[in-house]
Amino acid sequence: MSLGFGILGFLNYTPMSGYDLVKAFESSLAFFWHAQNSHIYLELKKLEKNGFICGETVIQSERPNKTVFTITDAGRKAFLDWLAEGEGESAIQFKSVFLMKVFFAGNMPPAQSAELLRQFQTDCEAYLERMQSVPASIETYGSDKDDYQTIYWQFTADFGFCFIKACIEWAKRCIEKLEDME
Amino acid sequence: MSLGFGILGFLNYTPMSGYDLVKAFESSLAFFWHAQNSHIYLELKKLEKNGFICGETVIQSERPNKTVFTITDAGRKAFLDWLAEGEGESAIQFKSVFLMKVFFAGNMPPAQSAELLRQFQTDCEAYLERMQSVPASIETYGSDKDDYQTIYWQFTADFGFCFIKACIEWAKRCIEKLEDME
DNA sequence: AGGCTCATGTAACCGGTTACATGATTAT
DNA sequence: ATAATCATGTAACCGGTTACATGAGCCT
Repeated sequence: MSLGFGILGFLNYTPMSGYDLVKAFESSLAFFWHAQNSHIYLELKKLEKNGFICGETVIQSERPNKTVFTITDAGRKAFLDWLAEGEGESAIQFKSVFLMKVFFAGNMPPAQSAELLRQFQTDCEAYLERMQSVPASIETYGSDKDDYQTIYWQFTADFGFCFIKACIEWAKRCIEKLEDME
Repeated sequence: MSLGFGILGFLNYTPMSGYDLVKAFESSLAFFWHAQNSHIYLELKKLEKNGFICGETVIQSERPNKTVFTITDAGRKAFLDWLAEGEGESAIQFKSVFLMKVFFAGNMPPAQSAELLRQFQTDCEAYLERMQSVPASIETYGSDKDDYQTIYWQFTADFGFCFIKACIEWAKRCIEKLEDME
């Protein structure tokens, strides 16, 4: 139901179609919540069935018709309740296949595991590069809105930067140690 | 199947029972891969069916009997193949309900969202405290083993430390900004 | 005619969680 | 007795992914 709350969060800003939501997720939450379009459409049906959102068909002449969803009072309440409740320890935990691989990387020769880490480093650097545009786009998108909303978007963007930078530094240290060994 | 590879990784060190594996996951991979015991037993059946592991009943007099699993050649090959293949971009991505909440926290008054972050900070600090014993336990557990294996365990532990510390610093900065606003 | 964006789904599957259930043996 | 550790599962469910499918309208 986590995705459902994400959708409610966006619809709480403004009514949107499924397609709009796909784009919204892609361009903002993607770093810590990647959503498939199929999943979003599925979740929209669930939310409507639960009375949290309400869809209305919009007939368009220049484009295919679409269904625009609006959050209901019940939906807004559910969303705010979810926001208010704490996450507990689960906020810290995350799953990473990559780190599991590193954990067992002693089963590969150092040259090969160094390659794994080098690949990770370059992937992180590429990601960091792409993230450079984020603060600007938050500012432009947020300018016509409540300023208060945007500081939280900046918080999450800031988290992303710190995380990626820490990953890069960590990878460098690991690679260095492996190279010293050879 | 990720859990399956984790199990193969452990069994590649030494044969173990399901119960042993539950403990092994808890005391080492837990930070980035929490495994339910039910899931482990389920996965063991699958792995045996695929011919990757082989179970043998051990009759014990002082404790309940158990089934000890040994990795097969096919299992070892599958494990090493998995290790060797790169992770790609997926290595970076992670899902976080907590960050999604922060993203939408503008829908709460600053006092309430600051509380969310404060809770996160204290949870992180408690976690960091508990992690202090990890390097020592790696050293003692690894001392009778191949030294080469243990450096990778240290790598993952190091990652954990950096990550948690970065989280704490980030939370502090966010809270400060929120307090400045009031 | 062919490719792009807009727009919406379905079906099969899988990885994992939750909750529950059982029972042996050891230690206090 | 009873709590703790050792030991192993089952059933229902859920959140999410993969792969596939369709079609309108726009631009070139």
